[in-house]
Amino acid sequence: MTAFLSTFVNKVDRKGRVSVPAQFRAALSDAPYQGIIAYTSFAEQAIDAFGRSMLEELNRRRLEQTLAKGEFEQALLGTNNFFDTIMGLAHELPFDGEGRIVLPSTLAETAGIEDKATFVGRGSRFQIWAPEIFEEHQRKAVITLRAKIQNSENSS
Amino acid sequence: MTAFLSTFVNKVDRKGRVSVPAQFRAALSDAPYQGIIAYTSFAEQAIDAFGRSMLEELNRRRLEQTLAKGEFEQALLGTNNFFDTIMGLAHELPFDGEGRIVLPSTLAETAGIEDKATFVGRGSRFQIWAPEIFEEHQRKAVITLRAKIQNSENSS
DNA sequence: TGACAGCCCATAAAAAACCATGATAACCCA
DNA sequence: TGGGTTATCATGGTTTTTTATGGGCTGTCA
Repeated sequence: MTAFLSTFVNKVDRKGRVSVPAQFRAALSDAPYQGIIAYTSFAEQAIDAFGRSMLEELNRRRLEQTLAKGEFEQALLGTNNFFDTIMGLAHELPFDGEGRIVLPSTLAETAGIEDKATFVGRGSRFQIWAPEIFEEHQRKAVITLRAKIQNSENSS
Repeated sequence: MTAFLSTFVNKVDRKGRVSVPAQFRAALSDAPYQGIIAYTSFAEQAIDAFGRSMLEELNRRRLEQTLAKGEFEQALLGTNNFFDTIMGLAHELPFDGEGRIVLPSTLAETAGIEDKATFVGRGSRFQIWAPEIFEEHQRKAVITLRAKIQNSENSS
């Protein structure tokens, strides 16, 4: 399996540890580094995450691009862009022997996560939510979708 | 390539020493030289830094580019450009036995660093900031990015 | 001689590795 | 197909290791 699918709710223990769903771990198993990259989502009250291979690919492409263009100044200067900002915000979260990660308190707090966390597959990446917030978000998303479908049916 | 990511705040002791975060040291561990290259950022009130391998890579590419253009004289003589200026300003900062560096006072002063320093991963390089200045910068960067994402969502 | 860089050692706190267990899901064989 | 067995998983706690941080000691070079 290469994609992250489905939704899982896991417990966060006293030390801030959570098991990453086995299915998600399986999707990452080909990478040499066993763990994930995570940062606070810009769009939602949640944590965005993906495998390290994804990160390295981004990083490599970005560097290649800047250097190829001869934009040395870019490679050495400004940080006011998407990529650099995410790099500063991202956390590297390795698995322990049991496939758990430790949720950094800053990430957990901004996402509103306390004793439980919902893992949501989003294809090439996934998200971690506070269960109540996710359910509410999901509920609204369904309503919105339904409305859109209604509209397109009426207009056609 | 291993990337620098995330943010760490470390203490600067009386002798001007700071621990380089273990994760950053790990990202540099393959290089024979144990230490970093650092210089005052031109774009921000911070210190820019990276490993020696990165420096050599930049140098190599830059030379290639200059030669490709046929600017041989530039390759040997020119010092009046951005890149050469940085090379002149850069400091080589070796690790001590515990993975610390000594911040040169000129760098620390221009960055406004006193008793604490914030290490910020930027992918292929990293920065060192005064904590208060960084937080303000980060706050603004996040707001800008969030606005950009909102816009792109609305327009789609 | 006196500031300073390079070492070495010590320590508290945080992180990583390790081991144990109940529950569930997959499997196997009659 | 059903019942028992095994493997996997999520979860909890304990022990060991790593880190960040502080201080001291020695040589060196101006």
